Amino acid sequence: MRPAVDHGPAILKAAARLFAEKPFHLVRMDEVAAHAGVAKGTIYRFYPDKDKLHAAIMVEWLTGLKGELRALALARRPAVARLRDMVAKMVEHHHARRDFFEVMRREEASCGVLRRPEIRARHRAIRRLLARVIREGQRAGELRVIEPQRAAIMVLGMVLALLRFGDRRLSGPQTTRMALKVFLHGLARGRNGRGTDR
Amino acid sequence: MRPAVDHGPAILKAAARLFAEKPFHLVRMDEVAAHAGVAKGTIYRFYPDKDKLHAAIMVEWLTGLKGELRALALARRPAVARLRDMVAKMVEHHHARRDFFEVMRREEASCGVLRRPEIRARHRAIRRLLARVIREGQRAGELRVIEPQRAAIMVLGMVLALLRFGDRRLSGPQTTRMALKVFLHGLARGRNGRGTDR
Amino acid sequence: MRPAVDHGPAILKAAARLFAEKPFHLVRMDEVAAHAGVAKGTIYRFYPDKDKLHAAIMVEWLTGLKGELRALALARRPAVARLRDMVAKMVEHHHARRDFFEVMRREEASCGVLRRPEIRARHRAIRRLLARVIREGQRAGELRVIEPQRAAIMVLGMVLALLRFGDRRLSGPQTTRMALKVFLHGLARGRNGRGTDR
Amino acid sequence: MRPAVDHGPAILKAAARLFAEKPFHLVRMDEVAAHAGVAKGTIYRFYPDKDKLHAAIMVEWLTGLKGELRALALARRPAVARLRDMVAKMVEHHHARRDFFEVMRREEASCGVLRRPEIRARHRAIRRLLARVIREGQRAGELRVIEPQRAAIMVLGMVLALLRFGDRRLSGPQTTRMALKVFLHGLARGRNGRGTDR
DNA sequence: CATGAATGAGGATTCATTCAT
DNA sequence: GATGAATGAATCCTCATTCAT
Repeated sequence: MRPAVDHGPAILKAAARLFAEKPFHLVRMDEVAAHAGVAKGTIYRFYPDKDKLHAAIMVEWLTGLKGELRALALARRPAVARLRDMVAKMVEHHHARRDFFEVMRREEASCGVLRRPEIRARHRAIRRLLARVIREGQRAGELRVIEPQRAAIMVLGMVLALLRFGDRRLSGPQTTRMALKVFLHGLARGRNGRGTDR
Repeated sequence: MRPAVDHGPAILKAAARLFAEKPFHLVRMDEVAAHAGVAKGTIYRFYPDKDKLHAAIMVEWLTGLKGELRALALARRPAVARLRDMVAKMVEHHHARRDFFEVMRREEASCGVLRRPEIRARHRAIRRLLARVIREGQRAGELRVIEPQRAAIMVLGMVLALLRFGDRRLSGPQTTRMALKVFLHGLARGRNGRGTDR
Repeated sequence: MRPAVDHGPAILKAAARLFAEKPFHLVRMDEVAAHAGVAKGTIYRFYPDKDKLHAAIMVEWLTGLKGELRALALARRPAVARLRDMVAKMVEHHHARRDFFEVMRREEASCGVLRRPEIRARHRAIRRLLARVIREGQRAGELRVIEPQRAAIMVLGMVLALLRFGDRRLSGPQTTRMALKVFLHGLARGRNGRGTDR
Repeated sequence: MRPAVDHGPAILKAAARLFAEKPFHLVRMDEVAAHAGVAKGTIYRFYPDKDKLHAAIMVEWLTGLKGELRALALARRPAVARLRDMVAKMVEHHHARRDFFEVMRREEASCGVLRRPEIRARHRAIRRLLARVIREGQRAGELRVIEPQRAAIMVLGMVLALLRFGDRRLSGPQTTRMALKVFLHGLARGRNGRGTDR
């Protein structure tokens, strides 16, 4: 028998690349195979069909991210600091595995995919981790009180939008800083809702 | 001869409904025709192909929204008030034409579609309108200085995320208020989040 | 829209021809389409898949045959005469629609197909018609008493085998006569095989 | 070195089992290997391809049966007795190696397979053995004169049909007796179909 | 103009067969 | 000899698009 190299990751990577650059229906299994350097049939030994392959990309990404975010969310640090770490981690993940991120971001918007329970659950888990940190920040008096789930949704929305449309010249840390600045302090001048700004 | 009913809108509406509820490749032209109450061939008299039909949904929505936002953006009011109006208008559009909005939101995330110049241009136009109001707010001292394009992206991201994941019990005005609150004032407590903080 | 010619029969005929000449897995849908003079897609408007197309051939044949046999089985004639008519009809059907017959005969042998209830039922119906006539012949004293279902199976087996392997020089009526001769009188010489019989 | 177990028979048996229960194109080589307890590659050391494996089942069966029938056909007994023995042997073979028999019976009906000369020849050999005994019976005055090849075909058809459709409660000897009774004496009542015959 | 039957290119998936270990 | 991972040709079926009526 053959050496038993695990082609799974190579296939996933090739698929992520292609799914990131075009819509699902324009990605051909032939292409994925060619990019992964395996025969078409081999893909099916690892992923039962095109749909599962697509989902696997997101599961892979979300699983990794969730693990890292969990560690950060549970750290013994002030909530705001943890929030910063989490956002930084998301941005970093974006840079490290841009294709996986891209697929996720695209499909996060797509209802079809969120119907998959394995994705939905992981997605929700991430929102919950954020919400939890926000809630703790509120209890500690670090953050103003806004329904935490919704606050989590907003910060996620901001970060993802920035990563998508923010121009390329913006470094990762800059992106993180900018998102947090707005999220934490808002744009308003003046009494900033209260207090003199200085 | 027949009065020649214009089937265009009915087709567009049916298509929006279907594209909103499933991914592009799962929407069948047969289905669209059936939902629109016309024969399949008729669709092609109005939209040259499936892709164009899909794009037309977004063009339609963006065109309408852009027009309304432009009016609000140019109004003689303080920038913050105009911002509020624009966000409110987006939320309202979401409620009024949920399917069109949904298709747009989904595809806004999708690179494939933004390659279409007609969409890309309208999309950018909306970001620019927001950026312009933000810039004016900054000049007027109403808003803190952050690169306005990026600020626009962030507020859009927040609003869209809220509309997508925010729970159903949140009314339109509440959504608007919440998004603006965070966007303008942020979540940080204390002297505007920086200051001495102690 | 197109003239609405019913392509169903042409497709069925072409398919029968091909399924008669080679095993299921060697018949290509392309081939069927070409022989039927339609595009591949058209086949699927009439028969949902290859399997159903295959089954339809047998259903068609059995339905026709069953109808004709029923009429003969219920006629007001002596049982033996009706038996003769029925066998003659089967032989005639074989000659008239040799391909359909061939497919049926082949698949009659195949367990896979008899699992289909629509085929199984028609098949059984034919056996029952024969069995019924045999039973009536037994009651009328025309035929000796043997479990009628089994007798029906045997006469069918004989006829089908003859049609399959009997040489081509044997005409239809000759085939009928020969099968009935053996079925009715057997091959044994002498006192009817045993006893004085009277 | 290894004693080199001969996997051939195990493979053949497993294949017979599967080919007996479903059509050729639904039997997977994987399955055969699994049932035979060998790796897929091993099958190919014994049988060059799927088709040959399939044929080998029938060759195996026919070869064994032919040998036994030949002995019975050449025995120094009255033709009718030999006929009885031969039918009994076929029925017995059916019970002993049901799967092999089943494959044969199925494919006996299938033209595709009879094109194989090795099968065709053995098949014909069996018909000839039967025909030969029948001819001898006719010469000895034990049997009425009917073209012996055709008579052989008919008795085979009857027996196979009975084995296929006859109900399970019928024992082997009962099946033999019933087939021979009909074949030898027919179903007709009265003067054995002729009485004085003149 | 509208229709919807027909088309056939296109693509996902299967599975017999090979061959490096 | 045995293994079973890898291969990729082969084939079913779909569905956007066309066009005769």
